[in-house]
Amino acid sequence: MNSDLKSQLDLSRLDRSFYSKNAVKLSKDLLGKYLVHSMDGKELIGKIVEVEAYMGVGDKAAHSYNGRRTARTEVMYGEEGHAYVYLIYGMYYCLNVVAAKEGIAQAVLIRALEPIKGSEIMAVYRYGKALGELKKSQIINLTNGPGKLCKALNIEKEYNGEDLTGNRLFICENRSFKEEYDIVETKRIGIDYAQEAKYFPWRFYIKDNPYVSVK
DNA sequence: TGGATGATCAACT
DNA sequence: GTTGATCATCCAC
Repeated sequence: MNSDLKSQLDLSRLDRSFYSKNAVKLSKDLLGKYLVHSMDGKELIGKIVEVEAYMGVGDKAAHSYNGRRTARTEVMYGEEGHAYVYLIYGMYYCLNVVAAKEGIAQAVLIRALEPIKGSEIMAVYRYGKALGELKKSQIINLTNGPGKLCKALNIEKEYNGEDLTGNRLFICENRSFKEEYDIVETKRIGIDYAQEAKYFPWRFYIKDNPYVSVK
């Protein structure tokens, strides 16, 4: 983050219609947008730099593959533009954005953020230390992975189902300038069990951004 | 710089 | 009882 960027922030919340598309399209559209967690008047903001699409019934990597519908996956079947937050490996939370119309269980996993505002607070949630106490490697590691960014932004189970067009956790675009970047399309991460689906090019990231989790 | 491993729990078999 | 949309740590090279 630098002060020039901060002074240029002019955030405009995305409305429901933005999310009414399939997860691959939504993935690409989410790159470069700003995820905001507003808590106690303080804002934690990260730019979305890496995402993955999970395409539902036909996608062997998706929790909703073959129409699987459980308490955990239920929000993916609901209204688009809500958060799907789940516990992974008993240790970390992952944040997804529910895509497509109600009844179609697709989602976009947010895999990495570039910290834009509130890094001092993120450092405390993530490492229990002040930002100035962190090593250089720890600063890059604040938000460069799906579990890491949830810890840094204090996103936990209570945010499952949260309406991302609301006031607590939401996604914005920056109206002040149009950013230029290339999008890299490649394989998703951590889905070796998913047979042919493991090769689908449904991970997208902003080329050359240092906060991308895996190049 | 990269491979192996353990943490820890909900979903599923 | 096994596995997983992860991560930090340890150890070899």
